[in-house]
Amino acid sequence: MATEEDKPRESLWERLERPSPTPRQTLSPQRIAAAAAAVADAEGLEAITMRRLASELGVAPMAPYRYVAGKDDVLELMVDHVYADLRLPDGLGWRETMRALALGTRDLMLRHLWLAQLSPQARLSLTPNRMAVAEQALSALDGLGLDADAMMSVFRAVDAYVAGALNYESAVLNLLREHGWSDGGELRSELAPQMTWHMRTGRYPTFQRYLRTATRKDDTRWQFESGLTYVLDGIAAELGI
Amino acid sequence: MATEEDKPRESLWERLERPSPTPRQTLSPQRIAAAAAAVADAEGLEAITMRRLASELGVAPMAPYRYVAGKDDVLELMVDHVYADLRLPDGLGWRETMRALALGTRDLMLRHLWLAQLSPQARLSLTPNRMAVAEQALSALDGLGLDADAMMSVFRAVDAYVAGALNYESAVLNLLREHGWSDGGELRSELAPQMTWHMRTGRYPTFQRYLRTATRKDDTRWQFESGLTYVLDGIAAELGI
DNA sequence: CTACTGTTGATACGTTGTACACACGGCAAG
DNA sequence: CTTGCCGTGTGTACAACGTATCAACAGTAG
Repeated sequence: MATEEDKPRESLWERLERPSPTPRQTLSPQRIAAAAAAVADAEGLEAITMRRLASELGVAPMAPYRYVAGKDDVLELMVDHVYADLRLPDGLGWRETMRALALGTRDLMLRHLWLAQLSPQARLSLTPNRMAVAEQALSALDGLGLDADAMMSVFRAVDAYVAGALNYESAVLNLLREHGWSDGGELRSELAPQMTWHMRTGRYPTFQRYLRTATRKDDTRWQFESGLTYVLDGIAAELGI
Repeated sequence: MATEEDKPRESLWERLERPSPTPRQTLSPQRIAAAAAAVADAEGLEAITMRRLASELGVAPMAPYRYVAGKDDVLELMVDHVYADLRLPDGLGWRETMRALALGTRDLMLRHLWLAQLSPQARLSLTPNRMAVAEQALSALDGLGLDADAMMSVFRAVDAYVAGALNYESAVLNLLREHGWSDGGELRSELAPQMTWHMRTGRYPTFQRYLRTATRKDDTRWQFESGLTYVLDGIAAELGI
């Protein structure tokens, strides 16, 4: 009698690919993902509620539950949905491919700022489109004489740097968006009182000097690229590739 | 009449440092932070609710609101609280200091897995103890002939790599904890059906080869260090320091 | 003792995720 | 054509959450 009680329920991705037996339906995982991503793009992740999503799709609040096990599934679907736009060019060398991975991921996250607001478990879930990107990246590292562990360490190092850098960059942009500010200058002037208080404690002289003398505080693209250069240079140096 | 309406309310950190006028109180930001961090350490971030926190402190649900503006403030206090444990040794060279920053941050995040579950805006908030770490790291980069932008780019590159790598590592550990699994082997055996399905599609040959031939899949410390070496090598090479 | 000010308690409201039972509608078997 | 079934969407409901509001209290100054 207990033969089916812990059947782990068909995987989300398995269901995603099999066309539904009766093609005559208003809802589908794809439609749910697209609607959710559109709402999050326009209004941020906090606008994603199951009720809002349902109303966006023109159905009752509980209707999407026929296709997802819960809100977490919706978030995974959203991640997979937008990662469909990220494809790496073939035939490039490892360094160009890693660079394309980094810049492509940055583009993606800047287009969908809510990606950075997701819990790491949602963002890092192994969705088909994310797997495809990983496969492309790994295959560009193939044939260089690296063993499997070294190949993965290269991919992971680049991916970790990108994720961390964009975590920061997106957090700043989300802060701007939530307060309706327009750019880094406005951010700093709004945060000036707090910052001034911090600085007046006199505990952060080096940091203060940075604030006074730096000239590329708002050049986020340069910041991203310079860090990326460090990572790629280090890989080349360490592995001799 | 409107002279006070948008006074931005004394900063959280300003209040934190001034001892309360009447020292005779059961609550304080410090006590709130400590209690919240203890709960999150033991039961994960999802156990942190304002009601739970209040009951932990032996007060009514709304009592903590005298000291924090809302739950977000609690999360910031928690971050600052645990970062008090992270201090970098003085007098080391830039590379040793950056290494200490990376390994110290890793220790901290592995001791407090909930740090990785926070929204980036809470985790990256400029709390006093985080500022102190940044100041120490930047001052170790001083006097090497780098301009302010280059110094910050080094700090940020290391910090971004660390954040990204630990995002991943913590996500895995949180997954283990939530399901009561014990190690990477159990993780893989539990996820085997999904993974097998992915692999059976035949779309990920390189990834599959990694799974078959890699020998350090569970050596997370080695993975972290090898990526860190790339970053530090790249910095040394690019900036000639 | 009294009045005041800053701290804690009690109650309540709106929103969220989601469990559960029902209603509909197209297709297969008769 | 009728009948039964199963996959799909609906309606209602509940517990938990963050937090607004105001009443009750205590400790100090006068």
